[in-house]
Parts: sequence; structure tokens; C-alpha cells
Amino acid sequence: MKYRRPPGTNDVTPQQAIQWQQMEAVFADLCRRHCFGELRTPIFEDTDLFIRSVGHGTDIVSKEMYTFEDRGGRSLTLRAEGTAPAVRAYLENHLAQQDPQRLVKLYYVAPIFRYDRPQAGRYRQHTQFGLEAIGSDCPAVDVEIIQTAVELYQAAGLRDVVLKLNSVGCPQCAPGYVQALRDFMADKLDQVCDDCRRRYDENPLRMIDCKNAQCRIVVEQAPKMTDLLCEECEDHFGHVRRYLELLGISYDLDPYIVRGLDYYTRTAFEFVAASIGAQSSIGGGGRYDGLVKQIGGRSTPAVGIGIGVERVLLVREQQGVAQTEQPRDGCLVVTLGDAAWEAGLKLATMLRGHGVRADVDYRRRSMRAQLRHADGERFARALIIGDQELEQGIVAVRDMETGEQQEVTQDRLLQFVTGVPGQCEKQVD
RNA sequence: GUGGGCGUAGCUCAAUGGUAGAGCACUUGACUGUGGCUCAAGGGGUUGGGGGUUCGAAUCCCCUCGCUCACCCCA
Repeated sequence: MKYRRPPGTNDVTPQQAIQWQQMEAVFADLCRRHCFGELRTPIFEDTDLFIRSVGHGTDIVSKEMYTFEDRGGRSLTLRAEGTAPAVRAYLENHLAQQDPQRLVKLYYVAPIFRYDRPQAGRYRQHTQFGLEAIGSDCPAVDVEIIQTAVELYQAAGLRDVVLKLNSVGCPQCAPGYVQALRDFMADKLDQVCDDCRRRYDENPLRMIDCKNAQCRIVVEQAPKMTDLLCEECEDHFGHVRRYLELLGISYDLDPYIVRGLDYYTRTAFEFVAASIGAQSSIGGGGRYDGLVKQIGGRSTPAVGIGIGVERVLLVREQQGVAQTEQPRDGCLVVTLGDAAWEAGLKLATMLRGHGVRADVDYRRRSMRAQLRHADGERFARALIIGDQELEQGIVAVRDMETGEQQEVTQDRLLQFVTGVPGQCEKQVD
């Protein structure tokens, strides 16, 4: 094979596309009911947008961005993350309409690009369903974001999805926690892995979600962010939990949830589904009260989530979620002989013009082969035309489900096939 | 960036140095104008690529490319 798709990318074949269309339809309907409006942004952005928002020290910025220079010398980057472009568009298009208190609820379906080493469930191009609610610090908004994701997973038929919840504090209390963590770890650096010794200096928070068994033992004794929240963050977190319980959404408190992007404040959460390999996170997000201002707007609270569509589909496949059988639909025009073939072409054209899924077998094969094709392609009916039918001005209509067959005159055919009374070929022509 | 596993038909996989196979899928026929079940036949392969050893390589050796899983990190 001379050409292959680039590593870490996927083709979606027509058969797989059915799953995608289902998921997209479910998501769009959920967003409609939750009053999120769709936002579409360019596939690339000013490189600086990602650096300034996601953070210099993060893996995404330091080694995973698809960055290039265009002919005008601008540095551009393929969308590495969904939130920053959404906030940029929110500001650029004045979606708040001069009212910074206005809650703007946005959703998107967008490809995300990160130069990572591919593995099960991790791709260099993947797709996120994203939700962003910009303009409110009400903890009930955090919960609505979470709730919408829960509803999506339910509609997708996923079982055993666990919500892990944490609060990472705010600029008032988080630095105090980092200091407390450093103080605690200072005399234990000989007990942790090399990476964690490096993290101690560069990004202490990362130490607490280290997977190394030895490190975990140490970290379990370390102070927890949720014990050191300031009064406001404590209150916010309490309300998030209260509303989750009010709406019947179960969760696990997990003090080790640390999001990999710098802009998160307060609420941080992740949805996890075991059984798809090491990359088990199927959605993650949190509050980012500082980001809008950082990107150049007025100080505006916000919260959002990204849902990994490929991973949701992986879980669905792995859990054997019953694929709804493709319903039979439309007509295959089956012809025998040259005269019938030409009549068949016209018939298929007429049907398509009236919204009917219709095709002919261009290989001009035996009737047996054509009917097998009609069955395999899940047509509802076969419209059979041979010399006899041509002479009599009729079509033999075969129901591919029941095998029942009857002769229908040409002028009644459209009505018969569409089930719409009072409509016939003569009228529409 | 680091490590492990694997590359044989469209798909899933056999064949341990001696003529490249099976199941499924596809095509055709049994049924000369009727799908699904059954049966039969058929098409399809530079065994990822290159080099080496050998009378002989899918098989052994070297190189290379690709895929995959895991670490890291993320959705």
C-alpha cells in the first residue's frame, strides 16, 4: 500500500459513520434541550492563543502541538484544545452582548490535534464534543455541564461510567496548597520516582496523580487540596456536591484529579470508563474562572467539558452495546433486458426526485444477483421490471422483508412506495 | 522521547526449512424471471519491503518500513 493515513488518525467508513451520525444527533438534541447553541470555529488558531491559555509548562504546549507558519509568517496551530478557541470566539463575536453577567452556553463538535504517541484510545486527531458555559459562577452551572455529559453517556448506552470530582481551588487558596505540598514532600524526595523529583520543582501538583505505586503511598499521606480550600471555594464545592445529589448524579471524590491544563480553577472532574485500555478517561473538564480575562476579556467565570467521541465509541463497542439494526429503506430497481434497463433508469430518477432512497444495479447482473444485492443493502423493496411488466405498464413490487410481491401500475407506483395518498406520477410530472 | 508484541487473501487466522491453506466475505451456478437456508465451483497472495544463509525460506540471520500495546500525558 503506497499511501497510508498518518499515524494516530482514523478513517470513518460508511458503516462506522452510522454510529457517528447517531452520536452527533443525540448530542445535538441534548444540547438543544439544555439550551446550548452551536459554535463552529476554525480548525487552526493563532499559536499564542493556546500557549497563553493552556500554559507554557503543560505537555500540550511543550511537545504536542501541530504548529506551522503560513505564507504570511504567522505562527498557527491546529486546534489543540477546545476551550481556548471557544472563549476567543465568545469575545471576538461579542456573544455576551455588553452584559458580562449574561450566561452564554455553547457547544461544539470539533477535531482536536495533539502530537502524542498513538495507542489504544489515543489519537493524534480525535474528536471532542465540547460544552462551555461562560458568564456564571453558579455551582448549578457546573452541575448542568456534568449532567449533560451523564445524559450523553446514558443515551450512548454506556455502563459503569464513574464521575471523579475534585476542587483545585482558586488563585487565593491554590498557592497555599502548593506550598503545603512542597513542605510535606521536602523530606520525602528520596522515596519518590525521578519524575516526581523533577515535578517537585516544576509542577508540584502533578506529583499527586503520579501512577507510580511507591509515589502513591507517599502521596496518600500528603495534604489534600479539598482540606485547604478558601471559604469561597469551599462553599462553591459544597454546592456542586449538593446539586449533584439533588439531581441524582453519583460521584466519587478523588483528590488526585489534577487537570493537565493550567487554566482550571475550583471544580475539576473526569469521567472514567474502565475496559478500553490505559486511556480510560472519556470526558473531562472543570471551571476556568480566570481564562476569559487572561485572553483579554473582562473577568468572567466559566465552566466546560470535553468529551472524547472516539473513546465513547470504543467503550460502546467494547461493552457490546446493541447496534440498532439498520432499518430497511427505499427501493432497488431490478431490471431484465435492455428496454427494461432504460425504463429502470428513469424510474430510479423519478423516485430519487421524490425523496425515495433508490438505486439500480449497474452491473446488469442476473435477477438473482440483483435481489441478493437488494437484501444485502437493506432495501425495503425491489421494483422488478422485465419485458412482461414493460408491456403491461406495471412494476412487480417485492417486499424484501416478507417476500410478498404484487403488481402495481406505473401511475400508482409512487403512491404505493411512499405511502402518500393522492400523489401520483402524472401529477408531479 | 523510552520499552514490549506483531506483520500471510477484503476480514479473522493456520502452515517450525520441502508445491502457501481454512473459515467468513465476494462472484457464478444448482433455481435459463425471484434474496435470506443448503450444496458446488470460482476469483483473489510479490507471505510489509530489501539483502543474506541454503539445493530449497512465510519459516533462520541482518537491515528497513509499518502497525499495535504500555510508560508519560490526555479525551
